[in-house]
Amino acid sequence: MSRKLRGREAVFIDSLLVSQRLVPELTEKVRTRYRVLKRIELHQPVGRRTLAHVLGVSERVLRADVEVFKEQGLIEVGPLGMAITETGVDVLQALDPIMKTLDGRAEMELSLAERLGIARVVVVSGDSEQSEDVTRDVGQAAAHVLRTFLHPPCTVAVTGGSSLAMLAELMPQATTPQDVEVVPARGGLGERHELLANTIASQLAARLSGRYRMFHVSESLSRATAERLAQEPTIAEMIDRIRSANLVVHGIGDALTMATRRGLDEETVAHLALRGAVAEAFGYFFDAEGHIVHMMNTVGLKLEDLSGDKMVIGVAGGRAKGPAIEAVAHAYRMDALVTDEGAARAILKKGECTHGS
Amino acid sequence: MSRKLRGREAVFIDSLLVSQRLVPELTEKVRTRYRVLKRIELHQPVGRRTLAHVLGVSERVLRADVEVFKEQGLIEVGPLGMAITETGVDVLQALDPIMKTLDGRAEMELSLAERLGIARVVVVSGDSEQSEDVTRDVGQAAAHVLRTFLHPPCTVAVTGGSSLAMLAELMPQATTPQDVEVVPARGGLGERHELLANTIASQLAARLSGRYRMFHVSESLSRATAERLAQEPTIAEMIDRIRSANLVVHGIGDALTMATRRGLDEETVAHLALRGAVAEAFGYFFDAEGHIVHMMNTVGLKLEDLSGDKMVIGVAGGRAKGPAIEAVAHAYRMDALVTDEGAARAILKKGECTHGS
DNA sequence: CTCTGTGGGACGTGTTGTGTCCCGAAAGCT
DNA sequence: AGCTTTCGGGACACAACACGTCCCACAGAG
Repeated sequence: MSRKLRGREAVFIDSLLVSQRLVPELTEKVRTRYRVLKRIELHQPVGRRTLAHVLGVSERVLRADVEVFKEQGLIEVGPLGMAITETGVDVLQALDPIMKTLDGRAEMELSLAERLGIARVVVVSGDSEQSEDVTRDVGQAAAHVLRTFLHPPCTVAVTGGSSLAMLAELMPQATTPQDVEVVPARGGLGERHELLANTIASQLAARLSGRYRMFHVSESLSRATAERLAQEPTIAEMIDRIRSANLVVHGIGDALTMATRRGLDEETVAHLALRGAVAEAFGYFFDAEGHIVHMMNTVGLKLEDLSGDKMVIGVAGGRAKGPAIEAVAHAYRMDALVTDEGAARAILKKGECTHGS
Repeated sequence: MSRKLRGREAVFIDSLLVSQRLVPELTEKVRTRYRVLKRIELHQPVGRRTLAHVLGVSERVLRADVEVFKEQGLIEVGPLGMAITETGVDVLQALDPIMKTLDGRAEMELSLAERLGIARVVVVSGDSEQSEDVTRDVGQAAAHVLRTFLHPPCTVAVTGGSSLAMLAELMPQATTPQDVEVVPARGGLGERHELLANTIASQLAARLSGRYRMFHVSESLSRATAERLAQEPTIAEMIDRIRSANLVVHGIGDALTMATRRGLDEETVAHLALRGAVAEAFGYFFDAEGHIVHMMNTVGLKLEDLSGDKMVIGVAGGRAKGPAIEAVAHAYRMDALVTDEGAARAILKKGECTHGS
């Protein structure tokens, strides 16, 4: 926690950290401007007034910032609002690691990576519970991570959920067609339409200029019917495709929340509570140690498929998701985790006593 | 000259250059603050009023800056003025390369290094002709360069001149004794006392916690007398010591200026002018191509000694020194050159037509 | 068509920055 | 010792800038 000088090298690299000593009021200004520009990127095109309201600042002060951005060519203003330019995106990306260092998220990422045994951890600022925007931010960050892992030709399996929906929405539009196939990880996990895995798969495929495959299997089928359905050649091929996907991007949910959202009966919910379920991911329910407590009666990706050279990316934001994230981290190997400050703090705070370093 | 984006890497490193896009008004603030802190370092201990007058800013605005510095622990205030702290020095050093990049001096250093065939070129901000402070700055930079080349045990030969005087004055005080011997490069080149090589050698030796050797030989001796003097055992040993010095730090002078300062007779001055002398260094006069035009009748370091593994550092500031620097760069190999923006621009501007890159 | 969003302009107000004094104290000089 | 010169810090009035709050013309959406 101590912000000691970490040798000449580090100070040298982060000139902002040094200039912070010379012009302390600078840091805050950079941070607010960064926040504003980031919001413009996430909401573009967006008007000045709505943006001011969202950010909780006066319209006038935001205007001052916006005028600078316009002058610097970071945004473009049109009749339907402000939009970020390419150089604006560059600036934002270049400043990202610095902002992470400034508010200690870089440190949190390292701690989480070590604690959870995940190679790449991305922590975005804020708490998804506090603001809808943070969810967007998590989604965008996840989109960025996914892009770095994406090496066509390949198959991407995605689940549903708000985080994944944001991912698809904020994935930059690919200009050239790519040999990428997007599939839903599991069929028919009940959600609102825009949060369905199928919907997300189609939107993500469109953004990546790739193909997608629908997969309609209701979870209300009996086990026998489901098994017979799986024998069907087209279905079987689809399942095979899913299970051999190169990348898996999935949301992580709180057990109880997901149980009710999935419409589980009272008996099962009681069973979950009894066995201490805290997390849900692609139809599986886990307890705090990562043991399987229950699984949905659907076909598609199975837990044992998450091995070998498959890249697994977990996405979840919000303070309440902390325990769930920790649980699934015990259950199986993840290559990357994208989360937010709220969840990250929840995990790290809990482990403070046992992890005291 | 085009300030193109030099790939992601460079942008990433210099976060200040990126934040410049986000908060442009900030850059200037950083620059002024840097200037102020630098002046405090160079003049410490110094009062607020005198400093304000030197910097040409109002007393009140400087006070605002100073209060921030005090808060940040970059300076300490005492009854005799303000002094920079260790962290202040660190901040200044860390920011140095960034300031160089910001006002294009980094680029100038590279161009000069290539043009003059000198491995290490340091260009400080400003023009020694405009302000006495720049001379101090050049001296300090030279002191810094000298320290990086200094590997005891070794012998350092120094000349006279204002630049070298500043070097000695601004060399940080060594705490532990070092096995360093400082000697004057040549005996008896007429100057004011505080600019004499002997004086400088003694002060530099004190700063380095090393030894020094005086060397009194008037330049007004006849050649025969001088040669007989050189036979004297103690003198001979001294000369030998000088000629085998590991490091040579010397000023570079304008030929005419130095000719009059050294009190050459009119005949010789006319001779110099006729043969196109533009530069002087340790008693030698050179024309623009680096040919020897004249040499002072003194004993000590000879031009042919500047070879082998001897490290040669040239120091000169001021726009008028441009041609002189270029001339000596042709005359012999220098390992490092410390100069200022005025001289650097003079050299680069002259070479623009022939060097058009 | 209305209606709600957009950006841009205008203006009074309040806070902040700034120039200019003054004061007590401490170091250096005579 | 007494004097002078500098130091840092405090005070205050004035100006400048930033800010909150309106307004307007206009362009898509329903």
